[in-house]
Amino acid sequence: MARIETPKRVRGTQDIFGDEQRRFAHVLSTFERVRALYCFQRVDIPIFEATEVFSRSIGETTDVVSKEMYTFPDRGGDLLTLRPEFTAGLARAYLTEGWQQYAPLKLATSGPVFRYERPQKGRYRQFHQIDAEVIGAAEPAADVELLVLADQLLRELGIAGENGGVTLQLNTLGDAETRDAWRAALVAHFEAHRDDLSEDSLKRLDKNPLRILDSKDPKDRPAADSAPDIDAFLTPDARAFFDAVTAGLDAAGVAWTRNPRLVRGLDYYRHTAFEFVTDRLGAQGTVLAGGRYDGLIGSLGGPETPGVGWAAGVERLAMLVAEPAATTIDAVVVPMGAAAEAHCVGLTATLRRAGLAIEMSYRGKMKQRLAKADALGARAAVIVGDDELAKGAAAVKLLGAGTQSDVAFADLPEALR
RNA sequence: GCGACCGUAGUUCAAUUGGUUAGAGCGUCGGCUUGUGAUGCCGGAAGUUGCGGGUUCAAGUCCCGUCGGUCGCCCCA
Repeated sequence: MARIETPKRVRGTQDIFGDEQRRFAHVLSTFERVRALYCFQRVDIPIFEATEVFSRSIGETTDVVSKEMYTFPDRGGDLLTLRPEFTAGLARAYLTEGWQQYAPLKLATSGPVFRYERPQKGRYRQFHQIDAEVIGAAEPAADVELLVLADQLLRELGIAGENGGVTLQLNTLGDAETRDAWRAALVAHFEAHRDDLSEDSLKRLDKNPLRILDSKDPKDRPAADSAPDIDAFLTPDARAFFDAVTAGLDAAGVAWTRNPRLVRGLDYYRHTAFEFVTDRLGAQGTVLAGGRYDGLIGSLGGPETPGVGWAAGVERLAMLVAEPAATTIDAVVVPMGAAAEAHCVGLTATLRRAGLAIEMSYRGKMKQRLAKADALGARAAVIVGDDELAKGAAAVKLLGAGTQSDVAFADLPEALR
């Protein structure tokens, strides 16, 4: 006999269920609540874009663009890419939808993003991010507002603050002039120490020399640690900008640590760069990260427009939050007999319309139905059989206490509240 | 893309140095005669041991390949 093979779940994707789903939803609802407190406007943008939206903004040489994007021609022959992040798509929308008229524009979004990577803990091919951006604001106040928002979000999730284990690491990459000068100095430094670098870092020297600074390879540490700090190259403007950001954080009571070795992977970052990091997730310790991207909108062909933002991995946050309590069921309606079942369809609808969470059982003997009600964690069972139909009152059993009493059908919405 | 470890009922795990018919908890289904759960008792179903080769009298166990998972590296949220 021919066997039909069950299709497999695609590698790196997830079916989010049960406890995991509750954590996930908790992260999203907390984000939704906190972003509203900061008056960030919720937006939703497409899951796919023209490939150039990402390749031109993120940087052709980055790993994300050069080997991790899901890119495909559609039936019309256009080259499309599943979004590997949010910032580029939001910048595109800012330009194509005329959102410039609202600048400075504070935006929040969330949803799935896609990267073709080797899956491991906290890393998936389809994963989820929450994202906050301020587009069209050159002021350090925008950086500060985003960081305070991130800090409050992580605190309300119970993973930042005194015993949360997440810390904010902060650095500046300077303005374009600063970054170019620093980069040149770094290249000179590492060229002089070529023999002391790991194989990976020799490649980075060509592609992204800043990345050598945060290399985990012990062989790289002496050369990386002795490399020049950005501070000596900061222009007065860049220095003043960074000072304003740190002063703002201090004023808002947000704890931060300067990490002069912190850099960002994507090409568009300028000035402020930051990561909220935990030691509880192994290698995927970065839980929320971002920075300023003043060059990005220009690289998409728009007018030079400053911007700053961050993204956080929902899966990584969900792994850190305490398990939220399961949603409670107010009552399970247990009809016994055909007549009761017919009546209970209406009764259940009435109770649900009154705002109660109700399950109705329709299988098994009474014993099994009550056992099921108990397993669901319902507060009460509403038993309706021929006797109750005759009386016009249901037998309501409180499953915690075990007590039972008759309640007239009309009084049930109030009694179960 | 590179390296290491791991794949046994729905699920969590067992299975002596390779040796009868691969077991258990939980879940599931049924029963313990009338309409009462959380705590009882009895019973059933459910596995081509991820898949494909190989070694051997004999493979869940050893070897190779492949797919998947985990943990590093890389990259990144």
